[in-house]
Amino acid sequence: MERSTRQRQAIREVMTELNRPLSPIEVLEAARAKVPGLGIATVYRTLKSLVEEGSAVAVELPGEAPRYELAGKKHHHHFHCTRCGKVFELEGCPGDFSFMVPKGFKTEKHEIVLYGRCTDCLH
Amino acid sequence: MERSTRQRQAIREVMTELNRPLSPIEVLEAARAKVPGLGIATVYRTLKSLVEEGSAVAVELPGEAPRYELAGKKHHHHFHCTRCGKVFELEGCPGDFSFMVPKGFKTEKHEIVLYGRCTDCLH
DNA sequence: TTCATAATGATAACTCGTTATCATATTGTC
DNA sequence: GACAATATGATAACGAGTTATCATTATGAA
Repeated sequence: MERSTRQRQAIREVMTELNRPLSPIEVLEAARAKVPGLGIATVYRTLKSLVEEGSAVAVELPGEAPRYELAGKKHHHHFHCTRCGKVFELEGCPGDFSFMVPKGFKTEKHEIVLYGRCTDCLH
Repeated sequence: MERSTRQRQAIREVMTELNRPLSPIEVLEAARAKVPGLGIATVYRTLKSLVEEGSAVAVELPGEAPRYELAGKKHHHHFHCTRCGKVFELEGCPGDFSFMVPKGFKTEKHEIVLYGRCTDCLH
């Protein structure tokens, strides 16, 4: 049976509070403020079980290792800051891409990634 | 000075003929039809020099190792077949995503990836 | 409080894609 | 054709990210 530990609590809190897709390293650094000494293995283990139990999902961006965000959000896309590297959630979606698809192809889903500067990185 | 070899010729031909982003392994397999015995190291070396000389570009898709396509095409996006794994080029682009971006963020570029079945994979 | 057992942290080991190494083959200039 | 230099192919080595191992610690049911 799964036990409730300070480490897992801290990791869940961090994901809720920061509310953006986090890399395992970002999770580690943020959660160490709550649980000094937290190890990277525990972060990987916890993220894995959060995904398995359905309360987190992996966010894959081109050329990047997976980040993780809490599950259950409505359809959305992401913004990747080219300066600080943080990834943010976006609202809204153009919705229809069928005009881009050749005849005979069937689209099932789509991903959009915007790149640029976040507020903190415009100087 | 760079020499012209059967291997490099075959790799360039394959990229021109298939006209879609190819993984190093796809390049290897297709080019071996022209040059039996072609080695994977030569494929990596050639792709690297094609990118360095500006005649090819890397195409990064979420959670995937880089593929390569010939350079010089106009702005476009990609379709990733969820069955055969091939990536195809698409025409057209919604263009404006500024409505998705929070105040204070500045968008510099974007990527769109569509997922689904290509013609050959609809059964 | 006790105690069985799950969780942790340090780190070794692993995976996958890519690059380096090096003996051999090929190119192209003379 | 000869020869210097570049390219090739096999494969070892590498790097980043992730998982496995294992001795130790913490949890929670009784």
